[in-house]
Amino acid sequence: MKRKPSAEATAAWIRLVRIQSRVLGAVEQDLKKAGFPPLSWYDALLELSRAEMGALRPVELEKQMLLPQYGLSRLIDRLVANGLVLRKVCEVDKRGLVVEITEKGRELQRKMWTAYSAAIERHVGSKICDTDAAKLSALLDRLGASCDEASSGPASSDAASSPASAKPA
Amino acid sequence: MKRKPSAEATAAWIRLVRIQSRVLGAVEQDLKKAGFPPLSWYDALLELSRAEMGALRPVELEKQMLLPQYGLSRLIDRLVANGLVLRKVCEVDKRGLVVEITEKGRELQRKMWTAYSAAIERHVGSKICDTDAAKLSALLDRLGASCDEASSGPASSDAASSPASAKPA
DNA sequence: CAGCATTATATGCAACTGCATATAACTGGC
DNA sequence: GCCAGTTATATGCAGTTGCATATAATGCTG
Repeated sequence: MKRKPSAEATAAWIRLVRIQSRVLGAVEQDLKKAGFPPLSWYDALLELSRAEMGALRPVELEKQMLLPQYGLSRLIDRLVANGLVLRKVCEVDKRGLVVEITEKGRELQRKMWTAYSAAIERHVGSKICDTDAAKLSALLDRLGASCDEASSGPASSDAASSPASAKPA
Repeated sequence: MKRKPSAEATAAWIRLVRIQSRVLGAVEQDLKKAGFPPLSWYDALLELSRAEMGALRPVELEKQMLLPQYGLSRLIDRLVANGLVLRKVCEVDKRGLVVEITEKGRELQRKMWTAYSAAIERHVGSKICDTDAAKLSALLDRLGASCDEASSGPASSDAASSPASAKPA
């Protein structure tokens, strides 16, 4: 049950890791140079801004993000500290809470999208035509299917739904 | 000069980030569960084991890896602490040094490859046929070309050479 | 409705990261 | 040969992560 991967699979794996690292690094750099916080902040703010009432339980939010539970907990700490979201008590489940985006949070999300979308265009859009981008997406999605054993990690087993990040207001 | 990315480019970007995160997480988990250190250790050991005399200057090694300079410096600390490599003085350039892999280091690299290759097969190979894997590689390589401005990041501007990680002894 | 497993969230601690900067050696110009 | 600038490597510090575990409320189950 431990067969070796083909040369093609191995090559694809290497590209996946290296190219993603390079492109993600470049995009994050662009964001930072423009004076913005990391992408994870954007992701959280975007999900919240799209949610009904601009509020979500951390549990819900976690499903959309690629952070582990404790990572999200601390991300929320920082967002709260910056006045971007509010921690409110959850009436229906007293052990939980509700995170609500503030107007300031919505503003930051919008402003970040300007820089973020430009970075995506610069580091992805400009390098590949739409047809190929679509092919790339399809191929990547193939790798998303969960495999036999329960091999977890930050984001583990969930249906291939929800686009999660990107896309403006 | 700040055009918005197409829906296709954006979708590809999202997949790239999310799928890579998931697959990389899964592979690292497999390695860890098997009692092995992180992939960066493997990468360094592999490069060294392939190098002439099993030794490289950190500067050379850095080019093959996706760590920044100080990251590599500290990775070497850990490898040394575990007896996997040796720091030797560099005769030809006294400010530098030469990192040499030990027999123990070579052994670990070989053992890790067993688990690593199995993980690649499990999380990549088994999900996609060789033809598609090759297509995926080609599409990803497209994104590797450097763009106009000097937007750095861990690994920035170098030709699309050297496979870097993976592949056994 | 008591007890026990489960879910939601937070946190102490050690390891790791990024950033800026230190140290030291090399290189070229004059 | 000396100074200015560059290259190679290391490191102090603050911020972030992962891991394990804490706290607390829920939900079964009998």
